Amino acid sequence: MDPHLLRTFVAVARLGSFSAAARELGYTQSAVSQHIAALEHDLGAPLLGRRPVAPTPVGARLLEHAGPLLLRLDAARADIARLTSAPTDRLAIGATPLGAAELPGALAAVRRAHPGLVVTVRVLGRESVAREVATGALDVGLVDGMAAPTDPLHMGEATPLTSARVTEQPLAVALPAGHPLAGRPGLRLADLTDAQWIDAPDTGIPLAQLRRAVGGDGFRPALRYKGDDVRALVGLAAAGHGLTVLPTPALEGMAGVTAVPVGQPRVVHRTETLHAARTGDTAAELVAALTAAVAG
Amino acid sequence: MDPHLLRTFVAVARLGSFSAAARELGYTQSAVSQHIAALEHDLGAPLLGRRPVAPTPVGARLLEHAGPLLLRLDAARADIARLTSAPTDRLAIGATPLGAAELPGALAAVRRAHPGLVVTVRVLGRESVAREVATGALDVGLVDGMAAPTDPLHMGEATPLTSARVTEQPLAVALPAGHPLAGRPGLRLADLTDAQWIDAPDTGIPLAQLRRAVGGDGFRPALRYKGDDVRALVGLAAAGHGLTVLPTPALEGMAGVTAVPVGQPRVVHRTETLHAARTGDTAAELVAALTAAVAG
DNA sequence: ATGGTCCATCAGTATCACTGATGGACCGGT
DNA sequence: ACCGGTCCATCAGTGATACTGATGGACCAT
Repeated sequence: MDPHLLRTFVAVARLGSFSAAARELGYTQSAVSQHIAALEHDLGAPLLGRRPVAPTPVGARLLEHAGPLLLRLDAARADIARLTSAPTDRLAIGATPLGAAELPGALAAVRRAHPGLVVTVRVLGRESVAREVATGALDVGLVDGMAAPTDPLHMGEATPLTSARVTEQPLAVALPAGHPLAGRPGLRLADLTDAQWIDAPDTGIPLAQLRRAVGGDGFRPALRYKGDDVRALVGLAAAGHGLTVLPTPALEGMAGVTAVPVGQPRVVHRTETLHAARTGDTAAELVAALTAAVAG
Repeated sequence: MDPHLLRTFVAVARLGSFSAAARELGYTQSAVSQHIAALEHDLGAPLLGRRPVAPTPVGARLLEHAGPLLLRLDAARADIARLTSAPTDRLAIGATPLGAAELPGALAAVRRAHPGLVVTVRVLGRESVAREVATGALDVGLVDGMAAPTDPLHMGEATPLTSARVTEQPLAVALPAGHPLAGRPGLRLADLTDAQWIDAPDTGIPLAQLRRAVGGDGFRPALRYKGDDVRALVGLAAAGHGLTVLPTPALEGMAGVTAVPVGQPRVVHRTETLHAARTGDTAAELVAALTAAVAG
């Protein structure tokens, strides 16, 4: 179970092709074939069906382990690298679309204090932010999600990252103007499990989180939105393509939708910073600015 | 950062000696020296001071990563092995000293249903139980600890194990008979931070857990008890060597001590099962018996 | 001084991890 | 049915590597 072999394995499984994985990893196809053969011999079971190339049950199980494992390995590398290399005048920030809303103010303060600082901001999905922060590609992450009041967001837990609360805001369901429920003072999520939903896993609240909060099945997506623009998502909701849950402030002033607060369960929209246990000065300042501005 | 090299590194750090690590790992001393040199070259920083052999700051950081990493790797191996190998008529159980109290009843039911079953029971510390269950050396673990009512025990989290509640019992401080506080109806832990404590990390509640629950420093150990016999620990408390916190039922009928309930903070003694996500039949039955008997 | 222990280094070798070439299986087009 | 194209498996060859065993320098206790 050499990490190299695991890496090729996940690449092959993801791409569904030995040759493509070889191209991506800079090996020959022959080498990839031998990697998989070595892994299968080592574990004593076939991991991939060939033609088409798809994981066997054992392979699927190995994939579940391999992801977190390789992530931890990269995270360890990155952590040590941070510890040994000199601090830079570079600050890479990653944020989910809704999390990014909190950034401008705090970032201004940091840039004022460090005029030469080269700042990069990227907008990504939750898991991507966590992964990139863990591997050191990002210095600070801003992620958002749904949680019980004062509870931390429940991230992947596969890597040891420090997190701190930035904001907690009420949640609302975005209903098309004129929707029968639009007049209600509040809504119970449990009553909406069978409604038409938009799944926007990288923009708003993923339906999986609603499902977990309510504890049922349901929340079947009628439409899947893959972009990360909030306005476009609200536009879809306004046109009646389905419901979506967003923090109330993000829905203010949005045309065509009525925001009805989520009454039950008691949940809030929470934004958190994410950063490595040990981090650079400017990153620490940004986190302090982000958490202080609102928590104070 | 080859796992082999990491393994050698942790062995050298633990033993404080290249030669001893070589002996333990079945390498020559030369190989161990080369392993460490390779790691240090790879990470670009010295990891171990020589003479005496002790981790540098960077090495210490690497150690923090290496432990969980290797554990996860072993856990993955074990999980796949469980998946590919045939079920056996062998059941290995590990329990902390206080957790073991819950075992006999449930185990009897399982052995009655499976007459040929070869059962092994080992008593270990919390972390050891978790580690051995993760790596497949144990099928089922029974661990105990302190937690807020209905909250799960907060284990290492480095590995993905399933846990389920077995019991929750009130906690009491064991005071020597005739102690000034022995007449009290209840005690606040916060008032006892400066008392004389016995630290019995593998038997009762480790002082670190008290410290976390109360949120202060204090709870300095006056005596450290390394055994795993509860009666001996209570004997020490009775003789006035220090205080210790134990579940009330474990203190019933113990001579020489008075059990005074812990009033604040609101915590309970909790026992949980620990097992791999996917496990054998007999292990699943034992867990069911353990959790059903009391939770029902 | 001296013998003992410890770690670093070096040369030598057996193994291993790649590449590049080849072959068989399948697939779609004509 | 044939044929070019793609895909994965296999094999021989080779350059790298991961060990061992021997040696040497540093330190320590006697």
